[in-house]
Amino acid sequence: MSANKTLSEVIAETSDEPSPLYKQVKQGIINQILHGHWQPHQRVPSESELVSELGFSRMTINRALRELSTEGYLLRLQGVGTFVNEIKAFTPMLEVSNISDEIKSRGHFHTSRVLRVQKQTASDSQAIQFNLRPGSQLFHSVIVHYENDNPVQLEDRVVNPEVAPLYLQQDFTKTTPFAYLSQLAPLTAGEHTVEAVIANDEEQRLLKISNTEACLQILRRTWHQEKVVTCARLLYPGGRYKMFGRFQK
Amino acid sequence: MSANKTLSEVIAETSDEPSPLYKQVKQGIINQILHGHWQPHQRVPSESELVSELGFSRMTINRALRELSTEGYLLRLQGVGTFVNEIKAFTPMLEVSNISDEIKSRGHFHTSRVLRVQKQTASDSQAIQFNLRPGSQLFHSVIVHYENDNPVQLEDRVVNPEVAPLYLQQDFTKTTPFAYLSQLAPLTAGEHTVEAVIANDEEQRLLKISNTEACLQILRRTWHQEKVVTCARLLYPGGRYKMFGRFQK
DNA sequence: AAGTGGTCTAGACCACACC
DNA sequence: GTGTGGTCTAGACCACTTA
Repeated sequence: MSANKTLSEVIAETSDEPSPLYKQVKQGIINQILHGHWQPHQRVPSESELVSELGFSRMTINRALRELSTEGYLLRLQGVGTFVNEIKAFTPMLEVSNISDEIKSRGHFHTSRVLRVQKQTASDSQAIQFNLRPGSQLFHSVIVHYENDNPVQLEDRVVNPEVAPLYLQQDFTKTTPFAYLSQLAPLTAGEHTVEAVIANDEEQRLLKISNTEACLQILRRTWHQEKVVTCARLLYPGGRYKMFGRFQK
Repeated sequence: MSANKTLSEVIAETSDEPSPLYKQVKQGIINQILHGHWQPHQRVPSESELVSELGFSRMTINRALRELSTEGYLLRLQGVGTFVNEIKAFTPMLEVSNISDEIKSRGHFHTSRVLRVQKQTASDSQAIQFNLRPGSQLFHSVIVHYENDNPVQLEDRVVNPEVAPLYLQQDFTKTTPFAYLSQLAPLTAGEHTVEAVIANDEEQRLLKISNTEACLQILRRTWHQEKVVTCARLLYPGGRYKMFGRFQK
């Protein structure tokens, strides 16, 4: 392929089609990393070195390095230097939106059956999850969502009353917990696990599936600022539900 | 809560703890959006307006708006203006990385058994998926991955020979197809579906699971630039595998 | 003290959209 | 033409790390 080349050579080559200088610098650095000429943990030239080497202004160099840093290619430490990061894992996104909107976007109609909306005392593990004192009160809802009268999601959700004190008084046949909580306390962080499980008898009955059908289970915990808003367990019948996601670098 | 306030008032209030000017501008704008004072599709003051209103330089304003744009809060159109974006759907990320690295990072050891590596003729649907002519040749590999001798992934992969002409000659007990293809043609885009399924008899045997165990199935198609690199079907035994993802806005 | 990245400015030229 | 965002510069001051 190609022998080792300096960054300025790489940039000089790739600038057939004119593009902003900071983009040329970014692409040149990405090439050096992808071709293995610059290895992870290795130090990259400092801003002032790149200024003299490439002849661009420091702001231009700075923008290139800063953006590559937020994109995960580089790691910058004030007073220390700039380093090549570990190779990024491929991180496709799974868009998770309001189930009601999702169903409507397919041209179907969404209904829901509220099985439970009540107060309950936090178990020890729940208290830890919510970062609350043991014995605190929590809200708990269980709802089945239907797409054209077919059950597609069993939503078992525990909610932090500090964030949504009026949760129990909502009519969840008209708005979903997701929509209500999103509007009240927009999500700022979250974590979730996705796994395949076999539903128990009651769940099979509620989702109208057999005991040979796999289910997709999502456990999700979401934050607003520093507070845990809600923990949800979402169960989808395998035969009727797929998650789809796209990713673009 | 609070009556409508101008952006400069919001910024003046929140600047108890000093932070960079561009960050103050960003946070002020985010507040205006979250409090609903600035609605989606609504036009945001232009850079020059913000320069006079806030008294910061244009580069500072520009950086704030530019970053909010890449973060999805704003939409910027050259020659037109800057607008508040739709509220972002919650898009947590599912990190998908090299299975071998993943296993090693848990302190376990990874081995693999290569069941098949061969050329085959594309079916009609495969030709469409790869955007190749019907009847084109494709490469096909089937590999079982083990974590401490327990099967954790069945990888059934079809590869575009144009991208990886030497695919059949690789030793996939030493490097994984993911690692080989990543290095050869770094991913630039991808799509995938996640669903829960029951494996067939042969798959159950290979993964050493019973017919009552659910499996997580990921179908993934990845691109390098304009070319489809590979389509993979990844099957995980439900009891031994969970996908975990974090999200931070 | 020297080198690093982090930020900020005042001014400039450009491409683009709209009138 | 006017206003918009997109980019670029030369210089500046600062906070931080390392020696």
